[in-house]
Amino acid sequence: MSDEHQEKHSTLQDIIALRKEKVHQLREMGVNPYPYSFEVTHKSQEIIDNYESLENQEVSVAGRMMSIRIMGKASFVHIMDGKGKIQIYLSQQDIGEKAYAIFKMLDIGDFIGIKGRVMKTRTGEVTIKGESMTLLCKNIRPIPIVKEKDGVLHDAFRDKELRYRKRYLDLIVNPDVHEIFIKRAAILRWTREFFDAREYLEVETPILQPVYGGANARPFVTFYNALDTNFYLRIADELYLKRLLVGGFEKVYEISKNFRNEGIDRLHNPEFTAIEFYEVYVDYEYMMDLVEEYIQTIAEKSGKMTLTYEGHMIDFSVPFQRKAMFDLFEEFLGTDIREYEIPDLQALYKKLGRKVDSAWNYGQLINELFKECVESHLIQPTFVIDYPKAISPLAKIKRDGNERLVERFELYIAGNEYANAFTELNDPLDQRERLENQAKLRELGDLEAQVVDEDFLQAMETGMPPTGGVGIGLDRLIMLMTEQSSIKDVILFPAMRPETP
RNA sequence: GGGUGUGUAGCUCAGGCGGUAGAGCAGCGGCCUUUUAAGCCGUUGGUCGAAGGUUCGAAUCCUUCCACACUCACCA
Repeated sequence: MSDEHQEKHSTLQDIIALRKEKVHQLREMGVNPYPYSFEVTHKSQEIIDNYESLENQEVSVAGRMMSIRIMGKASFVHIMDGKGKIQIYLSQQDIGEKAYAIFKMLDIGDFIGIKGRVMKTRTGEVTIKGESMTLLCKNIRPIPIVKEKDGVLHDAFRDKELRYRKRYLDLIVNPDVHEIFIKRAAILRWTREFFDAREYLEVETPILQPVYGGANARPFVTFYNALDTNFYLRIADELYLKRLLVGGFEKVYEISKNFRNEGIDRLHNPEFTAIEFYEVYVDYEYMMDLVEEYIQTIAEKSGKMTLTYEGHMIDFSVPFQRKAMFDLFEEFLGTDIREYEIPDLQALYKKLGRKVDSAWNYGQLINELFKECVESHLIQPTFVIDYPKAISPLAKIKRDGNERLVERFELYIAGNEYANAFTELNDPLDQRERLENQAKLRELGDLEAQVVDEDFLQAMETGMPPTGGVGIGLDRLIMLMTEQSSIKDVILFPAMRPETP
């Protein structure tokens, strides 16, 4: 900058205006603020890790400037690349007067490329002694400045709303956030490896569905102009995966984004990622073994065979417990409610001093009771098995002849549900009856009851072999493995109310 | 939807017995060739979430609204 008058403002808008002016000035000086490419030979972390062999070698690095310390004719900056940070030393003597003048026009947040030689400063920090500097991207909108000393962050960027709304800033400034999403990607990769290795076929089924099904939830509705009809964003992919088994595939899985038009909280995001997998000729016992193996594989690869989650020590290394739902009721209620009907359950609610909605059906009463009285006790990985038929319209009746129960399990860890699975119902007559019962519940006001999918029923009539099937909430599994207590912290762009200025 | 809390400069936060705002960092102008929360001197910057109300006077008190966080409910 020349003999310009002193700028007197520093609101955000002023800073942006000033930086736009710098872009203009740089262009006039023959510097392209937005060039096309830059040759990188090393990542920051590689240089730090391999200092001995790289000392005094020429390297070329690129990254975003995260701090600048100008001391007259020499300066230190830290740049951050995808693998970490490294310090750069730049002096007017080494890079020349013009380049140094350009450097002094730059700001924290700019991307630069550096060619130079690896050295250590007198305090021992691995540093690149720059021999040339290239501006790679001029920042216009300033980033939060976070400083750190002895591992303690100062002025950390912690405002959760801003972090979620402006995730790119969160990622720039909070390196541990990077780690979570790298771990997320790894877990998804290990998941695919696990099923691919077992000859499961990865498939993709419709996200826009003319009839939604496969779970109890309210959907998002959208209007399809060309077909002049409503479509639904899927709440689950179950009914489509089963059609594929009818079609002759024997093992399929899909990692599916599902959408449920419900509340947002620590454990729920309206769009979330689940895996469902189905294998023919096996039952829920087999699937329990497979799920256990899967969870243990992910835990092992994550280096978390034991971990602390929500204050609980969780141990994945021992065999998971398997407990029947009504045994658990007996254990935690002290009452055998196997034969209870609606009035008995209502009486029990009263006795327990719990609020009860007189409109609740059997399934709702059982679900509530389980959530209230049992769930929070299930800390170590536990398969809850043998659910009432009334709350499991897609599961097969117990083979022992007990018509009230189905072959179903859910996996609980740290009081939360992680998996839901059945010996899949493949009797087309029974399936039709159960979905029709669900439809009746809908008419009675249960907005989450399932709807009848006629094409699905026709597929069942065509014949689906005996099958075991499982759904697992992957976001929650990722939360567990990264020890995060909010689903928002494992979803890059969690759902937020749109900003209204 | 209920409860609790938060919302003040770009970021992190003070202030809050009512007298229309402060700090650090960032920014801007200087000095500075091994610094690292660099330092030193100087300096700009705010419709105190929004709208009403009480008052001579509101960031501060009251009401409503908005957003977010935590939590309960809902959601297997």
